[in-house]
This record gives sequence, structure tokens and C-alpha cells, in this order.
Amino acid sequence: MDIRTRLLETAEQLFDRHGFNATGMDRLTEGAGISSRTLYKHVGNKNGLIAAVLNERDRRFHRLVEEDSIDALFGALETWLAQEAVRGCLFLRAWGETGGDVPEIAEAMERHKQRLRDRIGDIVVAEIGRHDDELVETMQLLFEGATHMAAYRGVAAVDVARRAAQRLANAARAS
Amino acid sequence: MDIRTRLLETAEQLFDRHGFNATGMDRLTEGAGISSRTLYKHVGNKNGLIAAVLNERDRRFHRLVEEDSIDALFGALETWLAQEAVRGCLFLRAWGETGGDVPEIAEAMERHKQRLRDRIGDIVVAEIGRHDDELVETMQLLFEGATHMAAYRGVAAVDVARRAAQRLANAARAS
DNA sequence: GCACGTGTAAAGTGATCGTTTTACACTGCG
DNA sequence: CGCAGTGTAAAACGATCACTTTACACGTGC
Repeated sequence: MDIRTRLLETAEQLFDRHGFNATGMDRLTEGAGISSRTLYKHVGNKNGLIAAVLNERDRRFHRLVEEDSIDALFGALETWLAQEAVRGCLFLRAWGETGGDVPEIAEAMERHKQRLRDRIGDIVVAEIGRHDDELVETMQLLFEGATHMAAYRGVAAVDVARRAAQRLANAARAS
Repeated sequence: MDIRTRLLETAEQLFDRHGFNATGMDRLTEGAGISSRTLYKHVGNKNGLIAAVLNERDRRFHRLVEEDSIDALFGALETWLAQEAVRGCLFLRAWGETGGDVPEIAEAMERHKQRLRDRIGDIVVAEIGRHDDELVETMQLLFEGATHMAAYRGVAAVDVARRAAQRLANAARAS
């Protein structure tokens, strides 16, 4: 496996499990099986590594939601939570741990949320046949809620969100 | 003002603004205007301080939601966000930054979420006149979603959640 | 065949971390 | 008076932090 890929995967797991600040560079190099010199050659510094992890994660997420449907959206979240024991949104966590003071991290977070919103917009159009801002907002709210509620109540939270989204979409379709 | 109160208020602001790990004890003692010796006399260690901050915040939150109504619940969240620039749920953030490995912090988080759930249960009964687990789950989801979406889209997220909650409660009342 | 890119191993950088310690001042109470 | 309690100021603790440096090994391609 590519060194950079191995590094980003290891870092993502460790950041998710222990938090960003609490994960030292030693643990990262040891986990990825590379020297610290190599790590810094690849990502510059720790914030660069965090940003790289986030951007790769965003790419991976959108590859998971390829079709525009409510089921695909929440299905992706379920897969997400199944293969990684997520403790809330990793983007918001990184942003919060750095106080929003690191531009590259803040931008990665904003970009991810914007892309999520755009994708939900497409889903709404595909599901009810027209634009509906209120429904988009509400569905993003449900997605965000499921992400964080799953942290302490398990994957079942996603089902609750999916059912609520379906019900609200049905109501919008009927009106 | 009481020393302990001043310490907890200062710590809560700094933790919210910069994150838990990124806030050093020096900044805390300086912010509260006390010596480090006094700080350790009062809360034992940093994790004790974090737990104390969380438990006090939980008490304060429930004082804000005294009447059992959807408006009171989301009104409290709005007040919350207006007076403090919250970057997501402080309980989940503390839990995430410590990897869930600090018992007193994990317990404070669980207790807060359980109390929130109980309160929402009361609200559902008051609003629709009977128990409805699915509605409780969904409303907690909306609350959690609003808390985190407000971090990057502002207080308006709370209104979206409130409207969705009202609509779902109305539907439950009618059925 | 030799420079160059890419990697490792490991010591060392100064800064900052959470926490403890030492020394001293003030207050209220028996 | 004396002593316990509670506070401050400031130095010191060892550990760990992100990051750099030094020294060396291995291919690949001009």
C-alpha cells in the first residue's frame, strides 16, 4: 500500500479514537510504520496531516453516496458508523479542537458541510421533483443529529433519522 | 463572586472557545485570577475541572428548560447559543477529546444525555397527551442536529428544528 | 558510476504540558 | 496569643509535545 494512504488511514483511526491533540506524532509514525522525517515530507506538519485526513474522508464519503436518494444518504451514514466507531462528526471535532483558528482545517470543515448540503439538495429534487429549502435544511439537521446521537446511542439513531426524513419527504410530495 | 464559580465560568468559556486539550492550566488560572495551587485544591486535577464544568453546565441547562413544551426546549437552546458561541455539544466534545477514556467525563456526558432524553419524554407527554418513543427519539435527534448545525450555520438552525418538531408533534396528536 | 530522490533510525531542539513544591501573607476563631 | 485554613506568587518537576537534524541505506536513471 502507498505510504501516504497508509499514513492517512492510520491517522484517521487514531484521531477518531483518541482525539486530535491527544494523538502524538510518535503514535502516528509508529502506527503507520514510517519515520517522522517521512511523515513531515508528506504532509508538512500536524495541521497539514489533519487537513489531509479530512479531505480524504470527504472524498470517501461522497463516493459512498452516489445515487441521489434518502436511502443512499442514510445508508452511507450507516456504513460509515459500522466500519468506524465514530464519536461525532470528525470535521466538527477537528474544527472544535483547534478553536476554528487553523484555516486549512476550518476550510475543510466548511467545504465538507457545503458539499453535504449540495448533495442533500440533489436528493430532495430527485425525491419530490422540485426544490424545497426547508426540507433540505431539515434533512441536513436529521443527518447531523443522527451522526452525533449515534455516538452515544448506537447506529439505531440512523434509522430514526431515515424514517423521519421519509415522512417529511412524503408530506412535501403530497403538498 | 465565589472562587469556584469564577473558575468554572472561566473554564467553560475557554474550553468552548479553544477546546479542552488546547487550554492550558496557565490560561485557566490567569483567566480566573487564582493561583494554580488554589485551582488544584478545588478540583483535584484537569479532568476533575472538566467534569465539574460539565456538571454545572448540565444543571444550568435544566434550569433553562423549566416548563415542559417544545418551545421551552428549543428556546433554551437558542438562549444557550446566543450567550455562548458554542461549537457543538460541549459534552460530546469533552468526551471525544478524551477518547471516552476518562470515567468522570464519560459519566457526565451520559448523565446529561439521559436527563435530556427524560426531559423530552416529559415534553412529549405534555404536548400530545401520551407516551411516544419514536417521537421522543426524533425530537432528541432534532435537538442534537440543531446544536451541531448551529455551529457552522448559526442560530437559524434552531428554528428549523423547532418547526420540524412542531410538525411531527401535530402529526402524532392527529393519529 | 555517480548524483538524486526516497526511505529509516535515532538523537536532539526548545517549548509547553499538568502537577507539585516552597515560601509567605491574611483572616477568623479558640 | 497561636494556630488552622485559605489564599498568592513563583520556581521546579519530569514528561511529552511538535518538529528538526544528523547519519546512513537503497534503488533508479542519465
